[in-house]
Amino acid sequence: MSEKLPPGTLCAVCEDVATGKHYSVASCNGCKTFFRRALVNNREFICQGNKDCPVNKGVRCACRYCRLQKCLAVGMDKNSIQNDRDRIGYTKRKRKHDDHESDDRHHSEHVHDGSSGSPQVNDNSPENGDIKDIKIDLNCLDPIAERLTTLENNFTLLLSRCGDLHLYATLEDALNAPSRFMQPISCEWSDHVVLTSRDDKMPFWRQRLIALYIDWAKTFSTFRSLPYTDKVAMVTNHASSFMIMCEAFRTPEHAKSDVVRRRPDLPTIVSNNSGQGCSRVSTAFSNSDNAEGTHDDLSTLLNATCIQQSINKGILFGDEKPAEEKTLLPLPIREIKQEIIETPTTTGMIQLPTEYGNLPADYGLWIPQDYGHPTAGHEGKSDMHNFFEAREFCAGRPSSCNLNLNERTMRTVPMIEPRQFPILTANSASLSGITPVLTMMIDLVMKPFRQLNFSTTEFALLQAIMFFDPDTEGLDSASQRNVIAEQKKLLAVLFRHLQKAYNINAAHERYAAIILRMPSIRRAAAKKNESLQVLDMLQLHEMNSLVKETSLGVRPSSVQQRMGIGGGAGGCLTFANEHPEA
Amino acid sequence: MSEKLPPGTLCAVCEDVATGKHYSVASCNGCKTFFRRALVNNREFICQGNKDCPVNKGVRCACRYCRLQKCLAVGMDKNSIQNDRDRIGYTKRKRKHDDHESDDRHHSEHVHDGSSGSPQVNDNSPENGDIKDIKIDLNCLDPIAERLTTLENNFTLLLSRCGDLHLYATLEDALNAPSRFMQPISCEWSDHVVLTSRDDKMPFWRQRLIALYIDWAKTFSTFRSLPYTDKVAMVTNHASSFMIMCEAFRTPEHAKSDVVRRRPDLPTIVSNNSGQGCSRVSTAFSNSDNAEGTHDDLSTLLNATCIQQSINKGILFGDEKPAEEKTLLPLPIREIKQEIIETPTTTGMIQLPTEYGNLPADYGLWIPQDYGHPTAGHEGKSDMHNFFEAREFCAGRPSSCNLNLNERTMRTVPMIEPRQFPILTANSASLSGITPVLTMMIDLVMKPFRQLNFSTTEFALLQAIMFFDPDTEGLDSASQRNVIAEQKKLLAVLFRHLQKAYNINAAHERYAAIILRMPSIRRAAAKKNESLQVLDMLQLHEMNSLVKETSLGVRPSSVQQRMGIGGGAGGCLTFANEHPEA
DNA sequence: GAAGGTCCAGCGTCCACTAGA
DNA sequence: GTCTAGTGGACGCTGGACCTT
Ligand SMILES: [Zn+2]
Ligand SMILES: [Zn+2]
Ligand SMILES: [Zn+2]
Ligand SMILES: [Zn+2]
Repeated sequence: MSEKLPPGTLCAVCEDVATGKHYSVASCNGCKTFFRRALVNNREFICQGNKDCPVNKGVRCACRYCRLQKCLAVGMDKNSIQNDRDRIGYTKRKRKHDDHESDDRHHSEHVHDGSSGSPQVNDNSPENGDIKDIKIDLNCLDPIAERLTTLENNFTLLLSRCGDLHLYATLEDALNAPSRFMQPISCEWSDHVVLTSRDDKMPFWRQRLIALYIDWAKTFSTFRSLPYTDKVAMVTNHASSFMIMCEAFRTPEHAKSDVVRRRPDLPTIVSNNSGQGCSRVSTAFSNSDNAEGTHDDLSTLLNATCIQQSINKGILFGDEKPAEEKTLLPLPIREIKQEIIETPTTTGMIQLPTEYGNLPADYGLWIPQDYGHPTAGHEGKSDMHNFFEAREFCAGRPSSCNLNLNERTMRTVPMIEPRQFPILTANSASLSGITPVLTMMIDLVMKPFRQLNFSTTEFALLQAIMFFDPDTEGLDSASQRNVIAEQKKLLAVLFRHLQKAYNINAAHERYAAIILRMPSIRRAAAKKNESLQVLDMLQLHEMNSLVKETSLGVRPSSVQQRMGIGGGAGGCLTFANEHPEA
Repeated sequence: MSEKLPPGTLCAVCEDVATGKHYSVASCNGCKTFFRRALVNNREFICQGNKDCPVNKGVRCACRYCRLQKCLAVGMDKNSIQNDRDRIGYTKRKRKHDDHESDDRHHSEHVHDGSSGSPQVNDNSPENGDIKDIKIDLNCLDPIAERLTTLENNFTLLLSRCGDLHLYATLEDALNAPSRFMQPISCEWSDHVVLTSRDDKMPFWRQRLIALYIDWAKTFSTFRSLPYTDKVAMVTNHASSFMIMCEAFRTPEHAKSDVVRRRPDLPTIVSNNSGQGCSRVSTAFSNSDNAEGTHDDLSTLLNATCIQQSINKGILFGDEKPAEEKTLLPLPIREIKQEIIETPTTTGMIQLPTEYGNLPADYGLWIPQDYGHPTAGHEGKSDMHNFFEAREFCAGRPSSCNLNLNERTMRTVPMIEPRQFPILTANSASLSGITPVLTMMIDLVMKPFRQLNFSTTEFALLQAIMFFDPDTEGLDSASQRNVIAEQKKLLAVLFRHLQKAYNINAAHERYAAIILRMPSIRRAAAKKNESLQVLDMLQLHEMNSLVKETSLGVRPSSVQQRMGIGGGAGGCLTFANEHPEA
């Protein structure tokens, strides 16, 4: 209404500089606030003088009666005063005396609450994780952390023991089906590890992994409530990273060939065939013929060890778990632990090669040397598994982070020497023969994982935090908001979890270290996808076309489009039903 | 959808008079805006009562939790919210109060994040024990944080004011020369902003940026003590990310063309030519001819405004700095502030387009609206600059994170329409014409930066933390250890810094939020490199050969090799002396 | 014109501070 | 010195006015 707002106008009440129009009158902040408070609190002032006290910047506080009178006189409109509003927060400026939230907060804009109608029942805003809560929680896992930990263990259980794991034909099927983790688990740790026949050409474990990955995702309500395309985007975005992480987690430190050689007496659990697939710990030596030296022995031995030892060992929790956590493990974990104890072979240090089926390009790999090792972990030895894989093969370079500047030019990834095995003996210091993708995976993911000595809970949380990536390409903005919220929630859980086990400084350090793995994992995943693209372009299948359907970029080469540099991509999803030999 | 629009319908939420259907529900303006804001900013409210507070016109503001619940209950559709609709912002807004560009506008619509987000929640959870420490530290910046903050400001100072900045000819020269930041700064904020002639074909600012980047790196003793090849690796690894971050940081929220139009009276500082290069805030409108509408005006005006206003304003600290920090700023910062105050034009709120020189493909861009804004930041308004650039040009798609699945297939980045400018008028709702790289930059880096409302200190720390990337390719293992240590140290500084300004919960949340930007930045950087490769392959120059010398992969196409997927790459280094037109 | 978005004056809340008890 | 009612500058929120598609 009234026009303009002069530049250096003065307060109509006290002549101080006006900060704008307040209650219809140009006035300063002080008078504005004074007016509101006086009315809101229904104050009645008394003039000590003759009701004609001067009111100006210098003495405006001298007589409140007169000040209020003047406010009214100059036309301040009481109708412009609104009701109380909700409490607000501050993002800038930090409180000086923060401490105690002596609930007296909100001390009072309103003196005597005169029925201002503010429904504020308020006070003690406990919600926020206070230290108190944390202490209380100290003796029990955070429900979310607990759920994820159990989930992770069930994941491994199903992956390794579920004999009749249905492998979804398409992504759509996978997303629509109910999550297997939300139903009674159909198998137990005491069951045999699933096996795949030597002639099975399918990328056995990879298929299972992807299928379960989607089931895993579906356990998150936030995920379930996402629109279909966003689900696809999410699953696609994290797929490669998910797999890489699974591979990197629980991998033994290194092979001790002597042990391997020295224990052919181990009970051979695998009887039917020369053993493939030992759960997440599997051997790729489907062809022992071209293995060198002790490979035949290994091949046999691994069947026994990988099933009883490594699998149990790697999939399970180590014995060194911190007390709190150990005693609080959800049921499944306890069972696992028992099995460990009961298994005589758990003391072996055998390292297991891997396999994803018997594809020509697949091969087993011993993680060389002690690539990394516990450092800050609160967990004991390596209770990890070798879960490697490498689809592409080429005359790679030794691993390590030394000047691998040519990787990028190796485009075709020609699968050279498909049946060649990496050096497996103790002497094989370097990973010659290892693809650059694998190299990256080792250096960027596996090694750091070991150095951190991730606990299962931490691992599970990181998986989830990464899965709920707000920057997932193609996410609807509404969904993005949900994802942001979920991720934030999970981050808080992680931090709280760490606070239980470490002092504040160690906690934040570890917190950062864990989060900092993300860029590296994404990078390794991107590298992986980059290579996979080549393969994908040659073989488009079910999954691919499905993904194509549900995505926008419906070009013939849409698969490629989906493989953003950043996170994982749909590439690996195509493995579920792909493969020439299949 | 539903029919008609009743006459005196009431708001389904608060019973106020509805102004129409909003988000599928007849509602008032208030509820409409409230709903959008709550979701866009991902707010989480807490009911002080029992989640059944009344919601009506009178008390609708009393409990935001219940108000939002009711919005949802009556069916407001979150999917109707169009997140990134018009990034360009209004260009024709007619303001009531013309003149007097009231300085501190910009309150911003979006608050998002809520790192300390839900205010009412965190604000008071003082519990954390080290309040004492906080108080003690409150009065002094951590030495490292302080150094980095000063460094950042000096960086900007030299970048914008140093008239005789020597641009190293080769990377080697750059690495061997002493850091300019370790010598007395040769210029002051009161100096004129450096200018480049209109005919200068060199990527003026980019060159300066890179040169100073290396000087910046050399201020770290950890870096200086690294072997030469590792220095190269480090610098190379973070280069793209560094640039992207610089661009994203300090970018104005959006343009107000009317202001631009209305003030051709501004003192034209740029006299020689129609002005290019306005420090980090520059215009790309080197060709006003093919600009539509008001572009000519802009082109001219920007020369004046970008130099005096935005530059001073953006490069400098805002006035909103929190008191503590404000009074503790290192000298250079104080000077900056003075200048702000003394410069009459600094009060302008003009948003500036950008430029990196007058490359055909470069163009200016208005950052639209208030994308994000303070939420957890403890610093004031946007004191950012538009520091965009886009080398590649192509018929891009609107930005936003919505389904941009084709980006990856746009390989050749052919600089289509080299002289075409992005639509700048009000009609150009989206960033059509913007390269996918830019799109990623905006979505993954700039937008989040704003939402976080980074302080200069936080920004400086993140730069350093990312620079000391243990996973830098080609790092010697001894060096890697040093890098890890340095990074860890910096992370600790960051956390401590955050603890000073936030309570423990908000601190860890913000800590994570900051660290979580890393993957996104790397991703954007990778995308940038991907595109740059094409150009690099066409033009190899000085820097390139130098880089080749010092690196291992000495193939003809070595440049490409250096551009790992992960972090930044040497790509941009080649810009120092490149460019066809040069 | 309808519906989604942005702007910004103006209103309420916060909280550092300060006289006075 | 402690406690407390009161102040007012800084800022978060709101919603009517407007801009855009
Ligand atoms: Zn006054
Ligand atoms: Zn009086
Ligand atoms: Zn309403
Ligand atoms: Zn309520």
